[in-house]
Amino acid sequence: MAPTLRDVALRAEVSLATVSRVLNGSTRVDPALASRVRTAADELGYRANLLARGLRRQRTDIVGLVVPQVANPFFAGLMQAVSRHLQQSARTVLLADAEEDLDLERQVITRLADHGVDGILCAPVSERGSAVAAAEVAARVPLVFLDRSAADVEADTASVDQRCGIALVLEHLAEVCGARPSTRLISASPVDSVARARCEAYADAVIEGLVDDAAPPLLGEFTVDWGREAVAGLIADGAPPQALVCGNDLIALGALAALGERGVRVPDDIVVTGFDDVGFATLAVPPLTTVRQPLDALAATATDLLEQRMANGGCPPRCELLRPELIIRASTAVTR
Amino acid sequence: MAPTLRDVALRAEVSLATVSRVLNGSTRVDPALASRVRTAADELGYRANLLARGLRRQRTDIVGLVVPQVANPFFAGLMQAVSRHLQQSARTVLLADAEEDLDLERQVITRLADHGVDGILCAPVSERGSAVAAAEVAARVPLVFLDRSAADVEADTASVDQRCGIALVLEHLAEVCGARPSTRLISASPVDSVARARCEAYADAVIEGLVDDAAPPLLGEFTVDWGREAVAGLIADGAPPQALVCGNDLIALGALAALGERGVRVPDDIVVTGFDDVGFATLAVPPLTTVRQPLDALAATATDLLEQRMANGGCPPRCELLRPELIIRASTAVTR
DNA sequence: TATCGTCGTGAAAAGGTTTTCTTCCTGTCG
DNA sequence: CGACAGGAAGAAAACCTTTTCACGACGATA
Repeated sequence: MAPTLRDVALRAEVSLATVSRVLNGSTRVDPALASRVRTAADELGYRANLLARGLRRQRTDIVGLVVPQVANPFFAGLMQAVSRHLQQSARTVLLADAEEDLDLERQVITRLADHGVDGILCAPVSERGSAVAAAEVAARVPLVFLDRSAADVEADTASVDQRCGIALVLEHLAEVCGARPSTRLISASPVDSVARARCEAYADAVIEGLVDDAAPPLLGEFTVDWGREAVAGLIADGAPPQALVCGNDLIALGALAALGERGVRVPDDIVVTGFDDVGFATLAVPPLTTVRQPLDALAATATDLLEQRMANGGCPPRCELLRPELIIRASTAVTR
Repeated sequence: MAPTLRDVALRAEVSLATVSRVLNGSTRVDPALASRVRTAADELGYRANLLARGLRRQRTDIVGLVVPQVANPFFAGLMQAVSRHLQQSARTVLLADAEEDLDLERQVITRLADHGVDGILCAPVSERGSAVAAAEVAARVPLVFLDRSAADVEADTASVDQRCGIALVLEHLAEVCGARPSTRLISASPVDSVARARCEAYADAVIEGLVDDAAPPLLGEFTVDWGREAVAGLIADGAPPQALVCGNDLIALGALAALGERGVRVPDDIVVTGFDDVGFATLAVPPLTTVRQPLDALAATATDLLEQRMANGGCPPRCELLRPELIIRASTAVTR
């Protein structure tokens, strides 16, 4: 049904090879023939079959982007940033959502490889759980970790210095609340590399005595609901700390809502911080102090790493670490 | 490099055809051969080349999903719902983001078609602007409009009854604010079909005298920033209405923030409604009264329509209209 | 003028599958 | 005991491009 190269060749009365050459501009061809080909192609509404092209060229100009959860605005933002960067290098982006599900992630990522993508950018769902799937795929296709990474997989990584981010938060808290403020961490179980890094950084800071937290961290998921739930438990137990350090903005937003419902005033009664600086952080009441991840730089770095990997596969994997930035808003604006 | 069907055939000492048959289970083959093939395939780590398969079969089992903006949580949710439904029919979903950009949308959607997707679900950026691209693609590939639609394009459509949604809102306002309350619409320019439908429904309700709104609607974009800006202007002009009817939740969230910053109390001083019921609507202060779109039903309907279209192409296009639901929260909880 | 190099074009192979068609073998029925 | 039906496996075509290779013509140089 759809016109093929052959149809164009027939109509323009040239060979298939010539049509291909005209349309791809690979070699010089007689201008007269060229224009004949072009009009023929236009008249037929010819469109190259990308499957056939990919098969022949062994290259599709597609890169896949796998995120753990589109519904998380941080990843939605990341997707957008990455898409933008890849568009510039004339590549098609294939977005894929793992929905925080290991099986689905494996399916999705191997499927991408099977479809012959030239490279994959991946923020794995779990540091350990995603490792085998990631390793398998990385053996077939250039793969770069983005934001999160998987354990024991030799691959380039572009991520943000979580330790630095946590340090920025805690130093800020020490500043506004006084030395060694009592704090509590509400975050996600350290299944993914980012959650782990944040937990560890926080734990280390506690050991170093930067803040005071005798209680164990409250670990659930990176969701609004978990933020709500954690705060509900915390308030029910009584004796809340001076500051709530939330593992990401979603948790913080949930926490703020739960505190508000219970009549606990922020920042007067308790101070709250987030992590990521998603768009809604400014809308929270009060607006959320948080750590902004350099989305654009992250995307740029990851795509750069991937481009280089696709160009010359041999070189040893590199890890790029970007510095985040503290964004101070009203949720920590105590007046002492 | 990657092992091919040929390699498997060589190792199992059978023909290519047999390997293909075993791996696809299309015909009965001798169990002994079958197991030889299977072990050979396993040992080599064989993976079918989906490009080649698609080329030969003229079918890829992929459907594309094009949304106008992933960063809009409504569409993020829609993507998730659709993905889930399509996964069940053993299809791969290709997510694509048009970033509210007509050129990009055209590129993305034609690229999907070029890649041989079996069908496309699309929420077009603009009712008129997307029409030509949509029509072109619809001529090549089964296409179903989802949520939004494009003008004068013959295609199945699964959408939500916006008129009904607006009616629910306005009736509710009349109930809580008294008959013919003074209202003002803040929404997006009627570029896309949904924005237009909401505007028209509102305008009609004004004409019918359900609410009282002499001033022209404030039309910008479906964004938080526009909500903020519109309220800023509104307050600066003085004489705000009793109720703000926002075209979607993002606008409403922006409006709530702006009102809060200016010390205008919601719902006491002014009442605010949204549309979509995105996750963050419950987190707003106060929680937002809004119209919930039946995301799951929408996804189910759209995928059904697409499946049928892909099965028997001939039948005339159908339009399915789903009913939304009013979710009443504190932003309209006036006590009179 | 003869030869070499260059440039532009067509023929054909290759890329990896699926599927039709052919062939061969076995088993059954007449 | 022979012929035919039926099932299973292999050979080859087809899907649509790109790209290598070969070929012929032309211009330039010796």
